Amino acid sequence: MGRAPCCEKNGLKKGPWTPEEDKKLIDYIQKHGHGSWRTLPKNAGLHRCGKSCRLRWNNYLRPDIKRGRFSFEEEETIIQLHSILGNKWSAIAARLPGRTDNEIKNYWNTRIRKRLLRMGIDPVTHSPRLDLLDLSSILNSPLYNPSQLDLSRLLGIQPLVNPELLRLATTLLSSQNENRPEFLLQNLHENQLCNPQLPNDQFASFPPNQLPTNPIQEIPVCTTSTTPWAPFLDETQLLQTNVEKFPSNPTSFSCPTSQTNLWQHNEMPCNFQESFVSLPNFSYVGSDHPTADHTLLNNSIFQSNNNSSSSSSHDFGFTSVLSTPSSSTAPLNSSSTNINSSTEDERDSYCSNVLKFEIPDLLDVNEFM
DNA sequence: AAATGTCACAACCGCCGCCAA
DNA sequence: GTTGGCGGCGGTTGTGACATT
Repeated sequence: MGRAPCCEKNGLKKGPWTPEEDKKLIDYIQKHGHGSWRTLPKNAGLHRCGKSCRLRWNNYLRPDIKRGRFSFEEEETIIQLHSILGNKWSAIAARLPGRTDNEIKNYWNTRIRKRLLRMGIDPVTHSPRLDLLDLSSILNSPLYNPSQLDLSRLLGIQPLVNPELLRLATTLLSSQNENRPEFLLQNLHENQLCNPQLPNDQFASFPPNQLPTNPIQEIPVCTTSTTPWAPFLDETQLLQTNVEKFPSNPTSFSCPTSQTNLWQHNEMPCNFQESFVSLPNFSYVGSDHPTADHTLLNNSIFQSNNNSSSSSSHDFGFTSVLSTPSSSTAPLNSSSTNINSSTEDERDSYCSNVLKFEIPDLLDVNEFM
């Protein structure tokens, strides 16, 4: 019990490393290798503990470390691996050549995690949670501007939302809105042909005078599930189909039989998912980004689809990810220059808008449950 | 221009598993 | 079987940079 500290505390420097210390460490390891971390500092003439040296080397000084922004591909890989592995940062880092566990951990905690929270997705379980949504974005949504109602967007996102919570949100909102069935039906007809293959044509169905003006509205949520949403005969049928696809039990997201998911697409046995802490088996991203690279969008992870476009050059399925050799010398973002040119705002916009939707109160969810 | 808030990142801390004595 | 050394991992913190008011 009570293990002794890994190093003497007295006389050992802490805090940021100086260039001189870095040089000593680099020179020593280049000449002798790191060997025993415990004895390294003494041999290298450093007044640091071995742990500190190892951390500095592994996280910063190692020559194969890739600095700079994470590419979209890297980000996608991180999210997907996290959904499989949880906070196993070292395991995730092993799949991202040049990235350290510390860097990935920081990136997750400072960016991805917050982004998922804004999307209403629990970053721990990767499950959608309406209570994590920024409700202000809903309350401030264009419900007050009925010309921007977009039923298909609402319906496309519905599989992400627990109907019980959706009902709550509907209740909250119902007292503040007027019924505008004419707009609903109009938009239903205008938007029912939401083709994920043609993100740049997403506004084709809008008459020129009805192009969305709110940036939030510029991102249609087009589900890519195996059951195409359109064309539907009528609104009721559309809603009914959607509700039937949604598990009534908020905790029953795992392995829905009615939904072909990424895992099934990769022929993973259903019970295989239970071997992991948390697993994605629903559609995270059902939309295409109007400004982002199409390749990214077609390969957005957690797409609950099995369409041909998702199995192209970037198959981030479970098997493909895990089969990536950890010693691979080909960085995942080796061709990501253009992708990296997208701004952080665009990434934020892309993610934060995914779950921004409107809930018109005439859509009484109770009727369909 | 200054104050305040937020973000990103490097580094530390403590725990855990492995292994040898 | 027990103990202690060691490396590794994940959570957390401190701080400088940047943004906003």
